[in-house]
Amino acid sequence: MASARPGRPRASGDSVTGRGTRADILEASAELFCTRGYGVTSTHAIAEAAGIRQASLYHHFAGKAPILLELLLSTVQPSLDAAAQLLAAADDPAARLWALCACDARLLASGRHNIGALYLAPEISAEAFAPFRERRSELETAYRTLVAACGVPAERTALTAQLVLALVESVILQRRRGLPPSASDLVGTATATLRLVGVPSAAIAITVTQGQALASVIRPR
Amino acid sequence: MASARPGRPRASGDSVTGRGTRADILEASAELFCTRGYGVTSTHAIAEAAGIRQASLYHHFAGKAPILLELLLSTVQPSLDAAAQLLAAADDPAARLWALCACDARLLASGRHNIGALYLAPEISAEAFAPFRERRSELETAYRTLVAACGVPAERTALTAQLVLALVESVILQRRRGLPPSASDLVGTATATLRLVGVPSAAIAITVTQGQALASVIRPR
DNA sequence: ATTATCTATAGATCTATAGATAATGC
DNA sequence: ATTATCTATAGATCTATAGATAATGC
Repeated sequence: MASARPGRPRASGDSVTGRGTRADILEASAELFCTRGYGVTSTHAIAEAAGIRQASLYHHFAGKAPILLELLLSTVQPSLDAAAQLLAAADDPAARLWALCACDARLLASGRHNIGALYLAPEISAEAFAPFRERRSELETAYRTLVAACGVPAERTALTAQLVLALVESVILQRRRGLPPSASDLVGTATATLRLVGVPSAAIAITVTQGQALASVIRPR
Repeated sequence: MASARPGRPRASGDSVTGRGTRADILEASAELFCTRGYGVTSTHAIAEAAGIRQASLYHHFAGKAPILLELLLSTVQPSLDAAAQLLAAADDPAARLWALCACDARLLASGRHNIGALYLAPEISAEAFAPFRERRSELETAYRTLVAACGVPAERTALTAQLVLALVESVILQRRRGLPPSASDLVGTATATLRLVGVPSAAIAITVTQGQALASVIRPR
């Protein structure tokens, strides 16, 4: 019995998402930022895709930057949640690393838009996005911690963690090329990271099995 | 005794690069596109950084898009040249793959600007950049060919090649984060790709040595 | 004469604000 | 009364063209 909400009705149609105007704006922005790019997307284009007039957008957001910031933060948060749980677990570090990679790869591969692509925009080095860069940096620390726990020597930890992250984020690039990774590609990607941290070939199958068990526990958050 | 060239002199100063206005424009655009982003960079900003007036830019380029296209093509070309040489060589495929990865990683890590970052802009999916996407696709084919030659099973070739490329291109992301990879990081990155294609641990050191020899032959083009 | 720049500007955006309007809620 | 939208618009860009200008080259 959700009664209609106050306010002048839209000139054209109802909420596109059915979850209100704010959600419409975020959804439309995600699509446009990912496909055309943040810089070239105007507030007018966002409003049109969201089904409202350009000026109405300012009732919900102060401009483009706060929209992108919200999208970025909501994208990195599930990864941080998964990382926190896996850092606290007592299982084999390699299995935990696998689970983190698999969760992140799945997050990047799912969702209606290729939101991970927003990480790659040069615009996020602007001051306005500092809160996102902090969270992102926490995530990198989590990867480094797990990589170190896998027994990678200290002098190679930083580089190896970067390479592991690069494999996970290759999902973003594949999606952008119109080749969304299959479920088995995602497993293959997470498994490839085990080779980087030096898990012996003979141990990989067992580690993946343990990692899958962990990942399925993490999923519901 | 290079005599001055015809044309009205600039209002402010001489060529920034000393290699002429066209080079000034490409240089300024590379810097701005990489740091601020293609979409948000105006022709006025480019001209200012190049030391000319906004309108003068159109004497050399028809707009922003042709500038980006030229930057993209000139970036991918050296990689294609290296790939062609290595595909034709008779050496161990793993050593050739190492050499290709090392050359590309070095290309991405060197140069005054992080030009590889331009690959990541969503704007390059526009029609204007189709010529670049073709070259880029040729490069991916070269990686797939070498990965297959390393003995990776056919059903895993495509994914593995993507992962290898992702490792190489992690150089771009590290540079953007203000952490330019050291020479030993570049070697470590190329070496990590050998683990993905299944080179046994015991054979890696030898393969790297062969790869280094190959890479040093390729370098002069 | 040719060339490369300049100044000036028209027309097209694009952003962000002011104020009107059409709903609900009390 | 409160809310969410609308219309209208000022002011700031931004692009791309027209035409003037100041060099070199013959």
